[in-house]
Amino acid sequence: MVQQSLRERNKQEKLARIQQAARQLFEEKGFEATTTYAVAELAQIGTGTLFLYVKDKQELVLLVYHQAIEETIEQAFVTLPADLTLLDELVYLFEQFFRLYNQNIELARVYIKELLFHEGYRAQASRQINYFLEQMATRIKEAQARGEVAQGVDISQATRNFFALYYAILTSWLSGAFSLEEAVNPHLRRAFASQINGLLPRS
Amino acid sequence: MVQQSLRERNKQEKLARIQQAARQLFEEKGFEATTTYAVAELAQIGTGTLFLYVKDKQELVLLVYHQAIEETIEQAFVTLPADLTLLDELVYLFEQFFRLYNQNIELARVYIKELLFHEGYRAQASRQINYFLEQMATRIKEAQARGEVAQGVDISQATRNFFALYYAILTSWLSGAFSLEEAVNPHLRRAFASQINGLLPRS
DNA sequence: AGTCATTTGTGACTACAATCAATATTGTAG
DNA sequence: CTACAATATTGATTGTAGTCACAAATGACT
Repeated sequence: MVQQSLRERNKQEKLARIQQAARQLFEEKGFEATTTYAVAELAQIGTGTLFLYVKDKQELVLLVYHQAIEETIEQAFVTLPADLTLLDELVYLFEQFFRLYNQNIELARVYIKELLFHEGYRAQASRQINYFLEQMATRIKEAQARGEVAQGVDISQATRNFFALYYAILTSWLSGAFSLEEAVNPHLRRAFASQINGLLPRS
Repeated sequence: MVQQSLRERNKQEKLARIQQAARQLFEEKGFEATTTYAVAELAQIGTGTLFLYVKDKQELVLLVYHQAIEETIEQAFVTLPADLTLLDELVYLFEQFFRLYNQNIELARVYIKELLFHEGYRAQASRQINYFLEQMATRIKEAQARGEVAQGVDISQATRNFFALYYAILTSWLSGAFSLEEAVNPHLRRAFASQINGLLPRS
């Protein structure tokens, strides 16, 4: 049992209430229409207190998604079907994020946008992303072991490339360029296939 | 000579004054510290009038960069050295954008962030991006003609992949992950090389 | 030129994110 | 238990982006 001071416990409870209040209001009324005053009220804290816990209104969205992203990453690997090709594995893994963001596209836009250059949260977010990348790298190494991938390949570079391709398609999709199904199926799959195949002639 | 009404001329002059005023103030004081009131004053218009020309303060940044991006794209292809390998050509082309954004990194961050999901400006911006992608595709086809690239390859898919890789490295760089030189040289080059080489074993 | 309709411009006003000086709560040492 | 320091909380206040009811400018038509 971890010894925890009253202060520590109060702080954690407040943060939890803030996260819960923000989630609820964003769901009900959307990000724009939710005021920080309303979040503070629902979380039963003063308007000023809110900003001791988050740097700005946008950070509330990061707070809301943090948990969901954690769960999505975990579930993605747990439910990953066996015996897929590398391409199918990668498509499956990233598809889970599309499904998460599909639950509330307006909010997902705010999240992706704020995540880009947000100071305070970048550390936490990149911890999650790095964990995901490492897990992916493991899968690619397995594909290498069974001969799907060449020996000399820089795995961590390839991993980052796959993530970059996913990210570009995610943002196009969130901009309304195409449907969820299209995003995953022709677009993500083709982009990954192109990365896997490369451009060189088969000498 | 295009016949132009007085209305049309007034509007264009005002827009030009707004663009100029915004650029000057963003340079001098940065984005945050510049008020829309100050922009309106310098452009010699009412505070309300500003918002007939741009939807919000962020759109001023898009306005400021629009011209610069146009010129950067044009210059990139004009100054592209002859007889480079495909990889060197691509690195050269994208490097020009890094140099543009390097002139004012804070402002570049705002630009890249706002561009993501901005309604009104997406059309204009994607016109520019599509033009750039087409020019790139032409270069890749030339590489294909000289045997650097395999015949069956989906060129427009590959083109979009290169852009996605550039974009990911651009945003990492703007987040302060590494220096300008590092961004272009190890990072962009390696990412592009990985896309060109692919992952498959050379049978 | 004079009348009217349509487009463009204006700045006082509103709403709200974020701040900060004042207050309350919790921890600690005697 | 008391006194005091350290930390956390508060809501009135502020600065500013963006709105809107009204005013001015422009163009079209007779």
